Amino acid sequence: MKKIPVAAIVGPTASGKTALAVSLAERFDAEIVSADSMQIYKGMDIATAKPTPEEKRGVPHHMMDFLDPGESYSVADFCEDAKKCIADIVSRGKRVIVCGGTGLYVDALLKGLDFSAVPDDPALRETLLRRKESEGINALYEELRGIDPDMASAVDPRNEKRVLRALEIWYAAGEKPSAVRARAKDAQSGFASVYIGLFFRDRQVLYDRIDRRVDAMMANGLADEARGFYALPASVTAAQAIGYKELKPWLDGTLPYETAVDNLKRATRRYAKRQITWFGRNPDIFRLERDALTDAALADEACRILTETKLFTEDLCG
RNA sequence: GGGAGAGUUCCCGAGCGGCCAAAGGGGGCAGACUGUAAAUCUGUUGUCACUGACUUCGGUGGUUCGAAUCCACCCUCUCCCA
Repeated sequence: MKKIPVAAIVGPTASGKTALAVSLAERFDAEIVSADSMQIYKGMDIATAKPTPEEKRGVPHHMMDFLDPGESYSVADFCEDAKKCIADIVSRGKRVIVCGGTGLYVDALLKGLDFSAVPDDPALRETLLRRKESEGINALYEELRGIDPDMASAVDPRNEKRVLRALEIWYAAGEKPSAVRARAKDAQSGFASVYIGLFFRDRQVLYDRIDRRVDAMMANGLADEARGFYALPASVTAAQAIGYKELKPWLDGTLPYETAVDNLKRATRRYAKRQITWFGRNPDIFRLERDALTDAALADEACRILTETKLFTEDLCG
């Protein structure tokens, strides 16, 4: 089976992924598939820096703005939905550009990690959560070690989410989590991908961009969006979004405005750092130094990479 | 002018004679990551020739085998009485 060529634009938040992706989409007649765990939600526009119609410049964006914040979502859901989405784009004779900062989503989709084997089980998860409350996480970790020493050694005992998920796999699938994991890794990807990563020679440049973007978000009404967000029930997934929870103490009157905004900037910087770490360890990424290139030069470079790697054979550059 | 108290490593803050390069928290930096991932977790954070040495706890002297810890004076700050 022939693999579907997919270009991936990755990088930390506020690095300019969206603009580059749109520019490339125009040059290659492509459509964009977002790989962002928060932009999937409707109404969470300012906080997630969702592209405006002007920024999209008519290029179709998928996997964005389609889910109610009350709904939970996961990597597995994303892979399933994104695959269908890509198949549809390809069937219409268009190319595909995946663009997003959620590293796990991008890799799971393009590298073909298979999550289908063990679906999540809310009841089981609830049971494990209760056991954690009563028995303590250490007891559960010891149990995991008895069941699957390999998995236990790969999971930090203090990382409750991971310990719980490993046990969840065991009880749901009746198979060692380490085995499930190995199988998932071997799964074949149906995509031939080329990653282009946006990095910064000078970290401070990125941090300054983040500060400015947060200020702009506040000017554009992020506070109102946050009030609206808290007026309705939100899923655990949506509630994790950076932008609302940092502003909450100020909205509640327990923290000064300036402090809340500073906290928001800091949370965003830390998020960016985690993204840099994630993408930084991927040796297959073609790195572009965002702060050393103009927008036009950046697009040209990316275009060059996509044609030279023969991912997109038809040269539309220039 | 008189009285009480405080000055500690990037910040807050513990320490009150040796076990102190100095608890804890914050922040920074680095890392991990396979179904909540904008989440979760870890390590590190005086310098160096790093199982050792050196510099540091407002300043200068002093007491002591030994001081961030005790004494004297000085500087700065807070507070109370004038």
